[in-house]
Amino acid sequence: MHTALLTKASSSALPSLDLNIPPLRPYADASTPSVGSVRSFAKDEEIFGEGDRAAFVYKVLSGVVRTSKLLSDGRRQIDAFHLTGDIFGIEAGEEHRFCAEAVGDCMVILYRRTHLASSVGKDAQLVQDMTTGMMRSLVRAQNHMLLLGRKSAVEKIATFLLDMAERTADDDALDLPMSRTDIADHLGLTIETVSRSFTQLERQGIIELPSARHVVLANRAALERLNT
Amino acid sequence: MHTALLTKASSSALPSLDLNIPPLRPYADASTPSVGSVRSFAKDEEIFGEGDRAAFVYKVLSGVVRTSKLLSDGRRQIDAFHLTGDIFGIEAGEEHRFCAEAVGDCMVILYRRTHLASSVGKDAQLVQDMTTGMMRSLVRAQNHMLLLGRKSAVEKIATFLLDMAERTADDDALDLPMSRTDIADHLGLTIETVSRSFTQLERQGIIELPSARHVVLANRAALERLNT
DNA sequence: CGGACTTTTGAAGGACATCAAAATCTGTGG
DNA sequence: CCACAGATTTTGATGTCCTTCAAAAGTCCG
Repeated sequence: MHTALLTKASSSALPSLDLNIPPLRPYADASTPSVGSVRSFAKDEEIFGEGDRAAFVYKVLSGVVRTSKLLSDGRRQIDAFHLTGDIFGIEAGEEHRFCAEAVGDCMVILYRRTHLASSVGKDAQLVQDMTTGMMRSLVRAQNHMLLLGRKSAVEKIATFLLDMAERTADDDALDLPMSRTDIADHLGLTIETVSRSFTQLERQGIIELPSARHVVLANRAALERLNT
Repeated sequence: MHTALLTKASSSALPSLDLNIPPLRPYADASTPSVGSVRSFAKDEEIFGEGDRAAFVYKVLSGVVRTSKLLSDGRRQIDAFHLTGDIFGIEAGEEHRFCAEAVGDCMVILYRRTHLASSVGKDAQLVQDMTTGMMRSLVRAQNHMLLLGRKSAVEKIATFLLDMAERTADDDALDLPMSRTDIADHLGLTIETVSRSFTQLERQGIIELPSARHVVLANRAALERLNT
């Protein structure tokens, strides 16, 4: 029975080697296997801290989560914002190397790591999700290194807006769930520079800012040009 | 036999879920399974280009490889240097999103990707290596984002030196295989700033520079302090 | 309406980039 | 072994993008 399950897993594609990311992000829904437990977090509440024992892997059901690292003097780098359906908190070692916090009120599902490791094959979809999540994190991190290392402030904002739009928006209107401080710590800037870059893009007619957190991509082509 | 191999694999830890990085990096040696073919590359020779079909996964047998991304105007970000034993070129999609070049003369082993995907279980060690390689890349990328986004030039150099020392050196002497240009493009700086930062660390007695590419970590504690 | 928080704007400063040139290293051929 | 040409690295002078410090404007929610 043990071997049978494993054989079944390998007959389609062994999780660890199916490196192809499915074209559509799997939606978080009620049909998610019951191996996980659901928790909700209030705005700015900590989901796990840097150095915490990594007992779970997490998936966002609703809301937005940020994962970040801190230097001893308080400088912060947000490595990613996780939207609905995104998996976060996958770790190689025993402890979390990031902290995770709720950007706004949110719900997440927790999968116990030991459970994952010991009952392989019981939920091939979940295992696939983990691999996909890891691969997706890697791709995002690699693109983000180019942004952090080599792009100007305005280019960073342009890339960020296009990415958020792609992940959340159907049209060219976009609601930013996070503060300027969060954006700054994600892009390696200060809040003032973030604000000034938004203003500059607005003055150039590339975006509209009906309110601070509502962005309209008025000239997507110009944004794409800043993204190259 | 097929199932037997899989069972064997799972008895210790199934590749896709054993996220723990083995404490010691596996050494590249002659006993590496024969499924790969070996190629050598001259200094600065391209191993694969951005956009190339990702037909292989690679492992460094000797020398150093850099993987990098380019912006349209030539700005470059080196995401990682790969030393002996490191795996690189793992992709989620059909094509390489980086280019890979030999930093100096080097040898790499190529594993055909289709071969990996279709003959799973034939080489559990290799499968484990792939997963480990992916996980290791993710960890490195995440640490590097903090460096790129939030560290000063001197802090970047300090972190870089400590990392290289950890990966290559037994004692406090260190031979840098790459140029100042490569270091600059890895750390998001210019060659002039890299050079000035080296000089500053030397003046402070934290490192010694008998020659440009030979570094002695004279005061490791001070370096660690810059690394926090 | 009022107070706290977030965002924007302004002025000044600093860290890193750019431009330029000197110094050093590397390899090759005499 | 030395000379020399090219490449790499270092150093200097200046410029600029982003940060820092400060304050005004806008937003949220009781």
